[in-house]
Amino acid sequence: MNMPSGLPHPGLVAAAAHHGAAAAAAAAAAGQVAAASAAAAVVGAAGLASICDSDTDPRELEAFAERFKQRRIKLGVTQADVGSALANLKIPGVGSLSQSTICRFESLTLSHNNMIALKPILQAWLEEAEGAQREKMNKPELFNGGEKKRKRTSIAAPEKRSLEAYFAVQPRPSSEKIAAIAEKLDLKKNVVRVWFCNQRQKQKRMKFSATY
DNA sequence: ATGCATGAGCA
DNA sequence: GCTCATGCATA
Repeated sequence: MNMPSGLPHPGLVAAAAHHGAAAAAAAAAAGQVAAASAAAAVVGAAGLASICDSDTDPRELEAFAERFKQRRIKLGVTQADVGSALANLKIPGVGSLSQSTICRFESLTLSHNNMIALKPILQAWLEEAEGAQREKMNKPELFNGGEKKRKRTSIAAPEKRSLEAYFAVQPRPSSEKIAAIAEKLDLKKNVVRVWFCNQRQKQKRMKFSATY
């Protein structure tokens, strides 16, 4: 129905840079997590059970996400605003994020690890924003005009139901299976492959995770 | 708010 | 070729 091939646009390049930055932040966060766990283990062995791992506690994350959203709204700031404002925070290795990501953080539709990595960053932004609440909002619209727009494939309901049925019995079909499914549903093989990837990723999101 | 997609990194 | 973090486009 369209040609979703990746075109090297400035936007994508910028996105790639952000990916690297976020990855670094995630790695740093992971380090903190490991340290926290170790500390908790030591404390536990010492005798007193503590809540040092609160940063990884799904309940704490959920509570924070909720508080974050309420306070963000109280500040009269949109999800998109938060995303771009993060860059102004000047945290090493942390750039801007999209409205999508902020939305997903608030609704816990990110992986547990992703939530843990983003929490300190958003927390920093929140404190900063509330601290400087009396300043005036600057909203410089620096947008370019016109690269080709990406088109989004739309999988019809019947096909989607079939894919879900296949996924139920085999979440990780081989290339051959994917090719067969693609042909039966008259979809591009790559579309089917990506659909399965996204479906698996969806299963791992906090909201659907059975790990708690 | 969410569907389909990209790209880095790993095996 | 997958996972994972992330985003554009759109309902």
